[in-house]
Amino acid sequence: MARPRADNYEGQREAILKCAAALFAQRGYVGTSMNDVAVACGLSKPTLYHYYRDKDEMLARIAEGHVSRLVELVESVEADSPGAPEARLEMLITRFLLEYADAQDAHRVLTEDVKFLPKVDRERILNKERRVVEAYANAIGLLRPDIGKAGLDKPVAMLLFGMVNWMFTWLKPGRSLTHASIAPLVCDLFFFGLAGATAPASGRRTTPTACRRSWTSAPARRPA
Amino acid sequence: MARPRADNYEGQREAILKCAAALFAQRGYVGTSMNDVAVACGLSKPTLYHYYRDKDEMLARIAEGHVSRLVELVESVEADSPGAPEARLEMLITRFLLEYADAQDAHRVLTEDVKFLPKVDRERILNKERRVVEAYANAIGLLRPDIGKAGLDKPVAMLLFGMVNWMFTWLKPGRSLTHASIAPLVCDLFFFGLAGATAPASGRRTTPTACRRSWTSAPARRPA
DNA sequence: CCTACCGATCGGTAGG
DNA sequence: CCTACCGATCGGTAGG
Repeated sequence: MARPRADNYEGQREAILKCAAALFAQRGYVGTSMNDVAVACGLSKPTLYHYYRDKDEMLARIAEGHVSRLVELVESVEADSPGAPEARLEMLITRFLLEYADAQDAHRVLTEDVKFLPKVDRERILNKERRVVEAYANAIGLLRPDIGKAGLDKPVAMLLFGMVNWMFTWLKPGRSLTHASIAPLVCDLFFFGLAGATAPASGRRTTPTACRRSWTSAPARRPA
Repeated sequence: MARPRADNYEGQREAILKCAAALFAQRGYVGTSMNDVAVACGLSKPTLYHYYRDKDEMLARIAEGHVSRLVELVESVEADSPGAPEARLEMLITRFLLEYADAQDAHRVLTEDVKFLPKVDRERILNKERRVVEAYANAIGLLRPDIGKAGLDKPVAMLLFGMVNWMFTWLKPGRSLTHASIAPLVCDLFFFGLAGATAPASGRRTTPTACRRSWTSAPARRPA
């Protein structure tokens, strides 16, 4: 008889990770026991330890797998569309939203549970996140050099990430509104907002309400 | 000797809550032990239980206290400025950001740890959150009736909350960029974005990239 | 307000 | 002698 050799080892590993991600997202990493994971997977706890060294390794794989796919997305868009920065950023936003739709559990885990990892793993994952933020900040700096020069490209990128990343708290699967269907609205809000935003050094920061143009008038193309 | 009678009971309660909120925000609710809280407060664990029935009560007080202040903010703005919806919404955003600046721990706890509360407490807090969302959605519906009629006023409100609520992940205290100084940028991004956003029923949702106007041209006032 | 504990459950691993 | 697991239980620590 031929030796079966680790049957579907990689398949099992992936199945366990999907399962663990769902539980971590629901009950939190610390609030989920290895026994919970085992039961949900239909496996014994010792079997879990055959596939993963410990609980932390599961967490690290879930978070890093997700952020790695985001980095790949960033790099593929950078490679594919050397052209207009606006089209590139819009493609980035839309692809991110499609990715998020299929990775909601992993995304919540990345957001809320990475803090429980040992420093080495945490830093490795944070560095990949920084890589993603930088890509967005660069695109924003190209669209609005004044904002970039004022050092506000990253803050604006983070505000954009806020719109998109916060969606996991309220956009539930199975409803009519989906990640894909809301993408154009997100892009509209952001691109029109970015085009209209006042330059930081124009002095209006000290008197936020007094200086706003009426929203019913056409937004300024760009300040000064 | 006169009995001191509950000295500074309420003061101690508040001090413990501040302390606990900082720990919960840092290590998570489940990841924080009552002993951690006791040590950080400079109290014994049994003393903690003199001020709070159990760990859940601390969590509930932190989260509900924060969201209650947000509801009060909403109601005070509704009472004070019966006038222009845009000015009211801008005031709401700015006051929220100022509140967030002083309640970053509580805000993180509200965001990440309410799920660990018993259903009764959780629902009570969620209802207050819904009250806040509705106020924002109403203001947005007044500014863009077409978006309101399409049922997108709440989604747009949630996108706005995303920008603002996500800030706790990246805006660290002690830097030059503060909640107050970024408020005008947030308002600009949102109001110009809202003014330019295409109406949902205009058909562009099926072809997101093809239909966008160039961001360099002036945004449309409003669709059709 | 402390030391000393409890019932239970944690993450991880023994023998078979 | 290997990989792939099971039932049972380890030493420590959680909330109370």
